[in-house]
Amino acid sequence: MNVTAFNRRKEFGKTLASDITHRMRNEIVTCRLKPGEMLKFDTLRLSYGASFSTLREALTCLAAEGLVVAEEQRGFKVAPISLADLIDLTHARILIEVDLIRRSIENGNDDWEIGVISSIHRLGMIEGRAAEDYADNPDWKVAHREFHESLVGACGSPTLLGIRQSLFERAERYRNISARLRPRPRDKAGEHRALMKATVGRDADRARELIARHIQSTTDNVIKYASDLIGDG
Amino acid sequence: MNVTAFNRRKEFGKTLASDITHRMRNEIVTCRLKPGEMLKFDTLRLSYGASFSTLREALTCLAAEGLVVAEEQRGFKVAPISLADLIDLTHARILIEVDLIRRSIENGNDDWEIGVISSIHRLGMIEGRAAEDYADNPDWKVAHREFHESLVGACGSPTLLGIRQSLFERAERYRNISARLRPRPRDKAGEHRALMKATVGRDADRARELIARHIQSTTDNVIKYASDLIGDG
DNA sequence: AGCGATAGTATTTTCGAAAATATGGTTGAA
DNA sequence: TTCAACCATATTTTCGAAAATACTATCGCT
Repeated sequence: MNVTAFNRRKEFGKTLASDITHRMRNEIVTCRLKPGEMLKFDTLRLSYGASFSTLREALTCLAAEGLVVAEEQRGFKVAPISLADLIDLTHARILIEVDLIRRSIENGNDDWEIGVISSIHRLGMIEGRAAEDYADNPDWKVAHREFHESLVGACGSPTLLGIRQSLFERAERYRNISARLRPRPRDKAGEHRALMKATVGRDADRARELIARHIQSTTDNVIKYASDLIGDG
Repeated sequence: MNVTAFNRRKEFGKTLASDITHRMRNEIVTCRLKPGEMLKFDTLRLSYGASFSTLREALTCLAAEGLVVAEEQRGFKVAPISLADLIDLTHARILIEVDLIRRSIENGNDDWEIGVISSIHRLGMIEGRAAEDYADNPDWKVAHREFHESLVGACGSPTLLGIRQSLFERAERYRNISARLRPRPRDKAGEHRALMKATVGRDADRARELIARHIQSTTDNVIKYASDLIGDG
């Protein structure tokens, strides 16, 4: 069978557009595409080897997630970061996550509980191997995301789960900034274990308290050390 | 100046794609495009007079809002409706709206208070004119939306406001269904007045209680009278 | 100099054809 | 009859050129 221009590797999704969406999302949350940077089609066409329409579709997707902002007739740019945005985002995340973890604890069955246990175990294995600096280890990031997803996995609310996921992605850039700023490493592993224990122990009140603090603590760190680095507008 | 094929009326946004997004969103929430209906490009091209790429962008937008679902390589369809979806949606809306109205009451200044008063006044004027059946009056719908937006307008949380708006749109189809099913008209005007009074009276607890009941009541009505009409999957 | 008009350039937005993929039906062998 | 393989058709996805719009720099006037 012929290999044509249309035939190419599609790592993430089935369509090229969804593949590019994934790749671009990754470059935005790792700040390889800088906050506020203009996204010109000519440049993007070179970087991603796709046409206008395909890139446009990817950008539209990311704009809906809040990682990109579209100004009509004036193109797209990477969503800027700011202290105000971080605070707003954190509030939204805590509101939703607290509700979801409570309902997950109420509804969760055996399979859910096993999922929580195994995902924290996997996370621990990666942390054990990579010793200290697992902050920008991609494997750790995946395991970390999956652990948090497992906690709320039994909430039974597709709508809020989708929103939660999108907010989690938006927070990734701030997590990266926070990790770099922090003078001494944070005991994330301990927080995760406590969270896991409260959750599988069905102690909803404690789990809610812990997850709220867990989310808030990244924000507090950025506020403490970076209030001048990123504008507050 | 020449009128070419590109030159055309753009009612809502600056770009054709955003215009079509608006028009299609409207046709979906009014159920002129039926829940679950396949959206084929050839058909859409005729209806909206736009090209593949442009339609694709509009559909991508609506998919992000949850009014359309995309199945990769197999096209787009209008998001189906179901009792499960309505219940899920209602839960999410109450969680968010209750938080936003509380914070709006905390933060709201004089201008905000005036906005609430004037928007309910406008709503009352329309209700007075159209007598009984203002349920599918477009003017009433706009005024109704703007009244509810005014209540939460001072919350100071762009992220949650955006999510709220998207969920409000998604609920519109169920509101329409509910209105048709209801055996006797509901005293929405009374509910709105009570909500306004509690809000400008800065009685956060009462406002939260009232808005939660207000949202829940549409859902209860659908559950009561339409549990067989729309499947529960 | 200051400033609005304007021409030229850069960039985004839209289009419709062409490629890739899915769907549906038919054939032929077990 | 059943079922896999295959062709024909329907549909989606992608492309790159062309149109519309925004941006920039230059010119001419006060």
